Amino acid sequence: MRIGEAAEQSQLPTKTIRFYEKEGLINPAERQANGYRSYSSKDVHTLLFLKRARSLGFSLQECRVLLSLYRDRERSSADVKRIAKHHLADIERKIEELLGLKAVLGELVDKCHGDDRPDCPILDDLAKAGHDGVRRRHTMPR
Amino acid sequence: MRIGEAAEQSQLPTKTIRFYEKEGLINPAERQANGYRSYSSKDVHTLLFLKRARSLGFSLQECRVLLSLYRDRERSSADVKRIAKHHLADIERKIEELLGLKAVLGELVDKCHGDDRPDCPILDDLAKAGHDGVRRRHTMPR
DNA sequence: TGTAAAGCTTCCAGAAGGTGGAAGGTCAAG
DNA sequence: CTTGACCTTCCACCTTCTGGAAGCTTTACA
Repeated sequence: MRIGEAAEQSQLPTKTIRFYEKEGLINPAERQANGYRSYSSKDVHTLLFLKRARSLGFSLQECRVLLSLYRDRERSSADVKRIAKHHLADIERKIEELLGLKAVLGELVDKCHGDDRPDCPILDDLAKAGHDGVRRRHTMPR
Repeated sequence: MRIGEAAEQSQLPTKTIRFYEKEGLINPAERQANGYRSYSSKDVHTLLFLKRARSLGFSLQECRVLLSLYRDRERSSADVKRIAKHHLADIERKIEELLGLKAVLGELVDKCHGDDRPDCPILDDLAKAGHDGVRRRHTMPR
């Protein structure tokens, strides 16, 4: 089949399929006499694998490794699990970060009356000094 | 002061300060006779505003608007609140998405024994067909 | 005074993961 | 014979910086 049908069957844009080929995630597709790419249902299977892995948030680099493990009959599931755990930790870290943002921002939004007057706790927060960053305090806060 | 000191006081890299200038987030810095950029403590204040807004996850575009509102004495706090609420909703959406990923991935990781044998529920999941995507079901799931 | 290091300038490239568009080849239907 | 749907390649753009190269100025030190 040509790239359009592979795209339809894998539910990936043709652009993305060509991009994955350029990035070496999939083997360069064979070409028909006219230069068109040609795909097998096995290729579609690989594309679906990639689509699922991407939808779980794995990076292209991780996808590359996962695909090679998938194809390796001698693999250890430990290798797969290690990648997944690493990614899971990444996700959990991001969740924590976003929860922190949500808490701060939610409080600011709650405090802002949101009418036509100019005074605004949100801008006050952004403008105020002393958001503790990397710099160490030399005295303990009371 | 020169860009290096502004960078130290704002805790932003000089590269980032120049980038913000190029992007029009801050006014082009005045230049000394030798062409070096010159900053006032007011400029540092603006940089700190940007740093804080960025740390709360506002996009550069949002920062641009927030800064212009900050400088506008005739502003309505409603305008600020609208931006913040929009951003907050965005954060909450991302959290939900990541929680979904965490649930799926966490379950897969738990199911994988992670030893030197090749069979692996994670890869099985990636490879299996039927991850419901955009496509509509024509029959109800039981 | 010479020189080396630090700090400044501009410009270009790359990262991540695609997306959009232009210019042009190919093929089937009407 | 032309139209339209596909296909090809290549380049630019999105976001938010970050790194590096080439070259100028200033500062520090012997």
